Amino acid sequence: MIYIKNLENEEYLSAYKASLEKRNVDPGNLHIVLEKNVARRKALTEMEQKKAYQNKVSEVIGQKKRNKEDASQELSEMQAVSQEIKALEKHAKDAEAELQELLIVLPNKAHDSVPAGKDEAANVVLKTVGEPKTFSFSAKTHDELGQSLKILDFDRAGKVTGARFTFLLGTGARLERALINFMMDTHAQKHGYREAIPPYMVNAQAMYGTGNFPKFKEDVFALENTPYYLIPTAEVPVTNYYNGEILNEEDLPQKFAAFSACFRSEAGSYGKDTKGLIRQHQFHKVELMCFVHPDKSYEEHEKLTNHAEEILKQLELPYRRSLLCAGDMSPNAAKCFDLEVWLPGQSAYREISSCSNFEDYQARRAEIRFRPTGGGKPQYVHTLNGSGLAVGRTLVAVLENYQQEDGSIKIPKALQSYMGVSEIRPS
RNA sequence: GGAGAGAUGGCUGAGCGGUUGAAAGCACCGGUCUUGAAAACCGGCAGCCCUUCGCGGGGCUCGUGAGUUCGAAUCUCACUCUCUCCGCCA
Repeated sequence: MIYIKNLENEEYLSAYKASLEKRNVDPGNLHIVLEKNVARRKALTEMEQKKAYQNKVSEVIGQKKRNKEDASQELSEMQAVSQEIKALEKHAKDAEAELQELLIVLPNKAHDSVPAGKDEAANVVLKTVGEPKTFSFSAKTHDELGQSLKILDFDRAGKVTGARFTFLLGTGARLERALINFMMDTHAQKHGYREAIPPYMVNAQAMYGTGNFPKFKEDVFALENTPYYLIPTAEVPVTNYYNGEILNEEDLPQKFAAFSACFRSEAGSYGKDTKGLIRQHQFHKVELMCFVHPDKSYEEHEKLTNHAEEILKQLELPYRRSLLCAGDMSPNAAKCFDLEVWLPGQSAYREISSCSNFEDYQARRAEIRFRPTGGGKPQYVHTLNGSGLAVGRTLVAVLENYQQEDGSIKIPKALQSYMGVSEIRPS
């Protein structure tokens, strides 16, 4: 959430307007926000003045009663005042709610280093690692490979559930597990993250905390007859782990590597990636998430992205890192790198990780602060997260990049100890 | 599913409807003493919002929301969560 007081600062306001422009968002109702804020303040002050008077007289009444004096005059006056306060209170509350409603949908201010642009065409490729793989035969897609190896079964998943689900079977299921363990071990043991397996359902408050609500409500699954939602990413439960808390500065940074299933409705993507594992309603992901000191967040953002890249390097998969333009990144983010893996089946780079710095945007919504060492007012932490990696898409990348002419799959060296075999052959 | 108990500051834990934003202890910070440390003693120590250049002033917050009252941590109702016992169950 954007801090309303920042918007009252001329310099910040114009920078924020420029950021909206970079995101290709209409800054049209920004002036309404400012007006509402003035109205809110006025209503609040009015109410508080009345209350101050009430408190004062109430104290007098208390004193008189204790001294067994007559307070009937004050009492009858206060009856009226009490009614007035009720009206003023409602007024102030409404003004506050109106402002909140506008404020909660304002996007984060993009970092200066983020390029302007409205969609992926304006993203900037920062580096490319490895060469796109070429084959002496015609490369198959992962769903062709998976079905002929009998490790992916989309048809039966369609029967049991519906479109965009799959059964992973045999060595395919084993490969998924191997990838999960490889990623979790790497992050926990080499990169110093704390392992976590969060709840796969959260309440609405958690969704607001990360900024998934109210804007992206239609993207998640709501569970009927409960106040719960299936998580679209472990980012939601893990970011809210410290919801409403004040941490100690010396406890920062707090780094989590969270494994979870993720559930996305994929509303609005009908017809996109309908084949294969690329866009499923349910997939596994290892999510890296950090609570960091504001002064360190860009440094840590770089580190976190490197940690995600490390998985791709270990698996020897060709990939590239892009800096997203303002319009292509999520409204919550101040800056975002995408990692895109090369998929021979599509002859294209596809997103496999998205590493974002949210600065204090989520921390304000979720009220996550830290107390500076040696005292002082609590400050908001910065939050970061990034996939490390999306497991299903990694499995796709392994199948497609390690396919052999006979349709078998070689297992990447880094995974062999987790798999117990060095290749997947038709059974 | 049935029965009961509870939720207060960083933690433990008091709290008759009216100087209780909240006793006390612990933790923490500063000081005295000490060669240094410990102990002891003294002092400080919640967050948010409005207002002020600043000193300061004001309001709100005792799980959440509503209600009663001139006035609620304290009374009423609803909800949430935690714990104990019984039943059922992976």
